[in-house]
Amino acid sequence: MKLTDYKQPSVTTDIVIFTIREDELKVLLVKRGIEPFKDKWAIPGGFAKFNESLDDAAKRELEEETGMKDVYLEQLYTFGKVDRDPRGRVITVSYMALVNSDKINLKASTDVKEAKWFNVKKLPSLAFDHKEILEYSLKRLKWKFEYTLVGFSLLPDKFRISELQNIYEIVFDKKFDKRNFSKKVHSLNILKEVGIVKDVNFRPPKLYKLKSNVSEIVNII
Amino acid sequence: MKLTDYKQPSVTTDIVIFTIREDELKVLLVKRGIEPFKDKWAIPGGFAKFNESLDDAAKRELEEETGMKDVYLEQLYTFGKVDRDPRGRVITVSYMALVNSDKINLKASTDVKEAKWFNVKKLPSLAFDHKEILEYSLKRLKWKFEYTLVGFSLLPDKFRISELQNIYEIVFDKKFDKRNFSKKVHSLNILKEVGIVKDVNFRPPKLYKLKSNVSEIVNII
DNA sequence: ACAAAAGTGTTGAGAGTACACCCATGC
DNA sequence: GCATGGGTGTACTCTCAACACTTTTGT
Repeated sequence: MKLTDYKQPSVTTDIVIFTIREDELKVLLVKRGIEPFKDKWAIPGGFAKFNESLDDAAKRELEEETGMKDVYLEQLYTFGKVDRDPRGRVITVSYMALVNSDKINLKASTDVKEAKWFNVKKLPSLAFDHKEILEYSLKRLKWKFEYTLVGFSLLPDKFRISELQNIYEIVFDKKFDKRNFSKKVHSLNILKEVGIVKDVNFRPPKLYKLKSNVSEIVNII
Repeated sequence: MKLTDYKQPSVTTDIVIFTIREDELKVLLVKRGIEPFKDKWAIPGGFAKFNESLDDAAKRELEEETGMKDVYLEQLYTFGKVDRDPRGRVITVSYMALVNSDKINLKASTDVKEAKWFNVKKLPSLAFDHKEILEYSLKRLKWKFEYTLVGFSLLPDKFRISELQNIYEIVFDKKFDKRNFSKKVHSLNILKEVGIVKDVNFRPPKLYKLKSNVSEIVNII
């Protein structure tokens, strides 16, 4: 029996790309330029090439959409219902990326008319089962924020405590007490002071970097 | 462009089946009857059929190996390196199952010479990238035990507290204080008393059932 | 002096951990 | 009465949550 004796499903990777802009948690969606679901919004993604790993396929898609490399990227879940794509049997391996949106250059491609950031609380109707994928991603995102240090990947290299707190407040959609937040972060012993902000018309805040040798799993909130 | 214009990877599901026997955490492995890796131990699995969902494929594999249905089954991670299978491009969607091993009837099949339970601390050399898959599964298993109630799926319907504690001690490979363990479990308010054990030559222990309306995420240890 | 955000300490409640003795049964 | 596992309470520590005022800078 050879591999080609089996009629095989097609495999795509879909990348849920999160960022924070305008003090909101946003996700990148693309408007489809082709059928099926032409003109519907969808999570960016595409077919995995035969000779590239799934991780590489996800990285490639991410770079095609945003021009960014070397960002936080994590596999989430593989969606494999038989009828999830009207073109035929397609399974999709979903990934989540966290990007610092300042540097991003959105691109269009042949299959895509338009790409746009959407507030995760104000999503349009989505193609395929992408609503389900997005809901799953949001849960995982919050989990990751609570138990690991991924939050730092949304910040520039040097940041102030208030910027860090702001990101947590946006993702969890609630306010934290700044004394408790600061105390907790400092007690983790993961930050290094690297200067202060200048030219602000208030007390100059300290700037921090994440220490380089920090282990991944830390309960931050 | 049609789906069939893409040369597609093949898709398998592999099921890491855990149980507790002889006071040890064990995993079910099969000895391969065919090439590649003939006579090597491997995680049970197989090709997903074209018209069955990934979850259904995993359930089918599980039933083929163990004869069991309706057990705890969860998708873990999808392994997609280009060279992970010498036969060609194969990606595998891994699943984890937790079974109560009393009822199990191991079966052999055409592709499999032999199936056997292995202590997770004494594993043989494994085919493909199955070592990596198993290590990942073990991490996830421990995580799930810590933060959810999956542990109960390794127990019979009615159980005593000491049996529950025993399972946690085996999975985490450490002892817990029985006063604290009992206090914690009772404080969660997830158990219902359903009788006592008879015919034991010591103080008869109470039997419990998991309450039916219990929500999933509970930090148990 | 005023506006703006930065920075910082104390207290109380609840959860987790350490620890040892008596109880109910069968033989 | 003895062997076996079952069942239970207290004290300490640590973490989390609530809460408000002073500091530093630019204008």
